[in-house]
Amino acid sequence: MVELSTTKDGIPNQAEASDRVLQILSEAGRLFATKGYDGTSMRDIAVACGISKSLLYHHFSNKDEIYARVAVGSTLELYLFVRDRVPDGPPSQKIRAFMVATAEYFRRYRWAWIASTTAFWNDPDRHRQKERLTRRDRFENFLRGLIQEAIDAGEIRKVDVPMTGRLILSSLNWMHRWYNPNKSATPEQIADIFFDMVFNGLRSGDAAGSPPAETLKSSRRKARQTPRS
Amino acid sequence: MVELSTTKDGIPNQAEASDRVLQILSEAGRLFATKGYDGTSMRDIAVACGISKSLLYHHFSNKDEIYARVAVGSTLELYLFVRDRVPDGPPSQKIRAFMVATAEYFRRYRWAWIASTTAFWNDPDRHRQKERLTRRDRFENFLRGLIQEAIDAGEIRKVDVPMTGRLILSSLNWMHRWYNPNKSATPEQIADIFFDMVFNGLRSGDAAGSPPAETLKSSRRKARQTPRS
DNA sequence: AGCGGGCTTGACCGGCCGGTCGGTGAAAAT
DNA sequence: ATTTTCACCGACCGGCCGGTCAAGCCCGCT
Repeated sequence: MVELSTTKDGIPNQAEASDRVLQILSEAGRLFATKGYDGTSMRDIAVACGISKSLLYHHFSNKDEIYARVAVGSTLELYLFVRDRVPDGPPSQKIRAFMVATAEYFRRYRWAWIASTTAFWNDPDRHRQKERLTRRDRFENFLRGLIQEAIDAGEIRKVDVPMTGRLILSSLNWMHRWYNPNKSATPEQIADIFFDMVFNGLRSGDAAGSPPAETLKSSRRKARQTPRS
Repeated sequence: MVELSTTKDGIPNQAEASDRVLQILSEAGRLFATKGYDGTSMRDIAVACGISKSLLYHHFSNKDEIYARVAVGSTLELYLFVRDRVPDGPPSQKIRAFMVATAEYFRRYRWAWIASTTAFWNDPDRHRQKERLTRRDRFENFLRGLIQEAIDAGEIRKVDVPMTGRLILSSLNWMHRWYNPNKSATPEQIADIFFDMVFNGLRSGDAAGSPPAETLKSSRRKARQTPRS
């Protein structure tokens, strides 16, 4: 038996992989996410796993394949993951569920998520880049559909749909830069707060909509100590 | 006279630098922004400038110094740039001015902005990382102060101030990933739209606040064709 | 006991990396 | 007229990069 890594952060959709492969993907994901693709050498990955560099090439054909398994494997089913968590109901609540589900995906597959969204946002591999954009489009179109639904239902005003989608995705996509898993709210709670702010607006005056389903407990703390954006 | 680069994208705060140095900084910024720090070699920069690699070392002591001039030089005065463009008036309008000014900075110093916010978000140089965090804190604290002002003035409801700041900065910080300078709205217009959405909210029902000062002209286009987030 | 085969290794490769060095030619200073 | 200065270059360096390879180790099977 091999002694495995301490950080078994999830890499999605790797059902039939061996422990060793899962360990490599996990460590590689963490390294890609923190140091970038070019900043992570095969030696780095090998050392992090406590194995020889050659063994990496026994399980994977090259560095790119490791990255592909981490990144593509992670974004592969984001759309399905989120879609399955958006229940029937008022369109606005579907948007909220969309945001919370995306946040849950971020929490569960954090390193893979960061690795896939930061390294290679200009991917030199044309085919892979095209494939990623296709998936991203499908994901974003799904959100735009929900927004359009909410407009048609009269729940939200006639805003610019693509721009609204970008605002919502911005709030989720930027989260990895300031989120600290050891502090305060979970990603799902944060997504819920963001939905409340965007849906109901910051402006005071009218009774400002329903409060978030679950509000975070410790929102009172010194501004100095909270993580930055 | 030397034949200079075609893309003279701004690198701020380089007043007394020679043409050649400005050219190097400009090309390096563009490369760092598109291919990352590790993905950009000194040879790449030299070739992009049409000069020899040695000449880079004549003008700069090493690769890190080039990056520092690009990144630190750009974030150096973001706070001052924005502060000077936030006029007296209702706090909510100061927040809007904050967002529009940040967007203007992004438009003017696009590559430098991207290079400084993407490459090295985990900077191995501890001192420089600390300095950047300090500047980032000052910038973010300024925004939090404006939000608190707006709450105290009763213009916006009692939201979580740090979280609200993160939402606003997310919308601005993520913009470089989908903004296309050849299409539709300027960054300033986008910031204005985002402010409207966040301030007034998406929810319909009440007459939804004042429209943005300048609304973009061509918001009607096929969803397929608009850039993604 | 013998054996096949997957897991694992260390030594090694060509190439690109950031960085150095001695030198050149032309303008500026003396 | 000579020296100094300075932008600029080609050749080169040690080291790390991604990747290869032949060989050992260890296991269950016969």
